[in-house]
This record gives sequence, C-alpha cells and structure tokens, in this order.
Amino acid sequence: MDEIDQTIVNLLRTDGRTSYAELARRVGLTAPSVQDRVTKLEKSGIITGYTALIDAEAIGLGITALIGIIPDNAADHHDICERLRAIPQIESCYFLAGVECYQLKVRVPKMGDLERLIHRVGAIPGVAQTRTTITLSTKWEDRPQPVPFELAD
Amino acid sequence: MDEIDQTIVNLLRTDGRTSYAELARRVGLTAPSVQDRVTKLEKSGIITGYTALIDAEAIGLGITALIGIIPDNAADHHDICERLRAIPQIESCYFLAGVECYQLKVRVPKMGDLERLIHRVGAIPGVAQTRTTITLSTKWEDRPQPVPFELAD
DNA sequence: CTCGACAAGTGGACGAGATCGACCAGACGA
DNA sequence: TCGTCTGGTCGATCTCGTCCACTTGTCGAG
Repeated sequence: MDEIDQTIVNLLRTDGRTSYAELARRVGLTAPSVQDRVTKLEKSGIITGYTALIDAEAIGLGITALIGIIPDNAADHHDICERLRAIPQIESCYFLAGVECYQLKVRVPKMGDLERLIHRVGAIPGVAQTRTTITLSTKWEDRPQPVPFELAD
Repeated sequence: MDEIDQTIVNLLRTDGRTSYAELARRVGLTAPSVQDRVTKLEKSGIITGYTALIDAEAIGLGITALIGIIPDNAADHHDICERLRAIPQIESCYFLAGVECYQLKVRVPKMGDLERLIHRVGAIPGVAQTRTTITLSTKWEDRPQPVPFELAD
C-alpha cells in the first residue's frame, strides 16, 4: 500500500466505475499495472466491493430509523447477531461499548413497517429493551474520507 | 422505474462495476438500451453515484464512534450543519427526532484523534452537549436491501 | 380507422478499454 | 556474479462502450 495505491483507492471511492485506463492516466502508470494493483487491493481485503449509491427515498425506502438494543444478562450475542442479520431491513449493525450494546440502522417504506420491525427485534431472545429514534433527514451518509498517511500493508 | 430498472439497480448495488454488456445479458436487453436506462436512473437521481467499498481498518481508520449532539436553544441548525460538514472524519450525519438532534458516525485512526474530534464538535456554537459511544465492532454496514415492490417514478 | 408523435429497443460500426503473454529493469540474497 | 522476485512496459486481441439509423408498439387526435 503505497502512495499510488492510496490515490487509486481514493479515485475508486469517488467514482467506483472509473476505468482502469482512466486510473492509469491519473496515477501515471499503464492500464495493466493499475489493474494488477487493484486486483491485489481486492484480494488483500482492502477493497471489499463496489456498489451503486441509491437515493433510498427514490426506491421507496422513505423512512430511516436508528434502533438501540439493550440486552438482558443471559444474552447469547452470537445468536442475536445471526437473528439480526436475517432481517433485511437492517442495513447496518454496530456492536457498541455501552448499555445499548447494538445500534441498528434500518430503512423501511412506511411507519407500519417500522412498527413491525421494532416488534420483531424486540422479540429476539436476549433483547431486553429497544429504543428507536426516527431520522428526520439524512444530512449526508457514507462520505468517503481520503485515505490517510502511513499505512502498514 | 419498472421491474427491469429494479433488477438493474439491484445488480449495480451488488457489484457497481458490472459492465453494461453483462447487465444487458442479465435483464435480456441489449447494451445500448441498458445504458440508456442507467443514464436515466442517474439523471433522475435514483442512482447518485458509485463507490468502492473499503475495509476501514485496512486503511488506518481503526476506530469508529457514534457522536450524539444535544443543541442549545439558540442553535442555528444551518450553521451547525455546515460546520459539521467541514469535518472530514464525519462520514454520516443524521438529523434526529429526539433530545440528541444529530447523530454522527465518525472514523479516526487513533483515540487521540477521536478526543480532538469530540472537542472540535463540542466547540461548535449551538452545541450544548455531546455524547460519544465507541463501536467495538461493525457487524455489517450499508448492506443493500433489494429494491421493493411498486414504485412511483 | 388512419395518421403522426413519442417512447423504448435493436443492430451495426467503430473507437476505446480490458486482458493476456512476453519481455525488461532494479533490488536483494546466496 | 548470478538466479530470482517484484513491479513495470509493450503489443496483440477480444470485449465493451457508444453513437446513429432504423423498427416496433402505444396512444391520442382528427
């Protein structure tokens, strides 16, 4: 992971469909060597994939909410995690240091869907309590910050 | 936005670098017409961009935290928002219904960076209090849920 | 019913990009 | 000094992206 790799990663975060030829021009190499570097970045797990960014509202997911989970003492975290993973509406799941030991980011089309979702999460064994906060607006999301300085490979 | 558009969106969310030719094969159209559809999806704001997914730890952003902001009564939200936007470490910013009216997701290399960041956010005029939670692990993040049913265009 | 307009696809042509193998240069250790 | 390894270039070839002309189907107006 040298400076050129960082530039490539930054370019691909800005536009994930940039062609190898274009990347090559930007970093001053040829297309095959850039392709080689990108392949290595993918294999080593630094680049984990590519995705199109979608306006959630435009595809009918107009409601975003954050759900905090307070577990009970007997909670089997591995089990909770698997059950959460099975719920497609949960887009992100963080394990936190605090009383609310999980936070979920969920997206649903309608309020009714959110209500059902909360009940479903609350019914998972080991979940003592949930606390839901509706997001009124998403100011921004998943903004890529440039890859920083010195990195171990 | 018909069924074919939905398939295209789902395919591009799964792999944002899928070629038009490949998309065309998957949906049973020719490449030019798929390209035409994708262009329209981009212009209409449904697809807002493409990005490479990066393992944050691998690029030196080993620490993720959630910061809640409690504003004071005199808070100028537009100003707060702009000042938050100027901080690159804030990857996401949600405006919430609740006492904590913003939640930030931030990523930094080291604890010291997080401390500085918290001070910087706390110093913004209109911010009465902040509450930071460290994430111990990210179970998953930004998992695309398939585009659902009936959609207005 | 016919006509024209429009939206959405198709097919072909051509330039650009992706990809592969062969080759090259510098770094490094035996 | 000599292999060997890494990371690069170059050129050939195949695929892809993109433009344009043409076709088809739908629909409302006359």
